Amino acid sequence: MSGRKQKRQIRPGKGPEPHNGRGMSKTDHFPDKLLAWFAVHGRHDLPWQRSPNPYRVWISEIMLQQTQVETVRPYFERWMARFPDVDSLAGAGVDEVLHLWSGLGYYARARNLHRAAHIIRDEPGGRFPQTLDAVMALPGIGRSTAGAILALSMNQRHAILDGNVKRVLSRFHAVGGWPGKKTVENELWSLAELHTPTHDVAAYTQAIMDLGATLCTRTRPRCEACPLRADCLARQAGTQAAFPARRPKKARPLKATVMAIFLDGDGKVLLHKRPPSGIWGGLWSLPEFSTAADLREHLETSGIVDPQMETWPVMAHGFTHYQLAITPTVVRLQTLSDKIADDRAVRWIDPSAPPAMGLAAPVSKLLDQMVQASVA
DNA sequence: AATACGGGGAA
DNA sequence: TTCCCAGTATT
Repeated sequence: MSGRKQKRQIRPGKGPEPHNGRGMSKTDHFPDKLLAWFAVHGRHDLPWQRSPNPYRVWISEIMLQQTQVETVRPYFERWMARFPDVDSLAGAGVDEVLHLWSGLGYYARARNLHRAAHIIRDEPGGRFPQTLDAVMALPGIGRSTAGAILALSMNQRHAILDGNVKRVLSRFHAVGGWPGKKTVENELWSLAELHTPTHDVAAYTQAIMDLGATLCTRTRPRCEACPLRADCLARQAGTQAAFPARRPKKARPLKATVMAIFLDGDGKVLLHKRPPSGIWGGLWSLPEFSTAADLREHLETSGIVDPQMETWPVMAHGFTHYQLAITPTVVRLQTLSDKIADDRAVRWIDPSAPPAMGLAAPVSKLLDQMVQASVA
């Protein structure tokens, strides 16, 4: 990348220029107003705010990436009781680390904490790294988390840009475009740096996160209580709901599957338990085949002769990442010997009285349809 | 049911 | 570099 002549005229979305709009005057009142508000209304009693050393802040930030404050609190306390510092974490087995994490999900993050603890301990000096680049070099820590750790625990001047801050800044400056886009994210980073004060960085960092978490919320922001309301461009235009722009919904790839509804003579339906990971992990579902031909082949292989099959209209099911077209196919098994025995992973259930088991959503729908069809 | 979340790894 | 994904909570 040699030619970087295009400075920064990339302004996705519309709205006034952020840098000379209101709220970006020569003296920036943004941090002062925020700090004054924080002194009165901010949270000052969170567990990780007591002796906020880099280790404690680090652990709290990773936990808070995925879980809200009240849920994190007990996890954090248990963690600190068992792993009060980097050495105790590095000295533990990964299984115990995962055990203390269990319930929080995203286990890769716990593994990264463990790996990073080893790296820090084995560093010459064995101290927590003190520069942004060195902190970012640790697994599981990116720019925002690194900035938060150094700002909150050492009052170093670094900007942060977590989800709360993105929301506050994109509203305040009416920055359009989805923050997941690199150009938009860069714009927000430069605004975050512009507002970050040279004094009280730790308080400021907590303040802007608190504002996003308590007032400048995704839905129904409480603008009337916001210390920044006078200069907030979104507030002035009444367009708070438009920021930050949502991820553009991309055309999701279409996948197709055949779900077999095996019906025995008693009107019971065959379900099987899905593997613990992947789509519908651990839930009960109908047997799936990629095509109707596959289903027929499977039946032949199983020695089921001349099965009575009935294809239902395609049912669409939307996932975050793709669209699934389900072709339900009823297969009536004719003889008792066709019936597959119950098993830990296979069960015959009465569709009109499904037992308390985790069912994939479209499976519940299909079972309902079964009942409707048999009544009609 | 759709979406947000920060970072890692794939493309 | 950019895109896509994970696993849960929230709306």
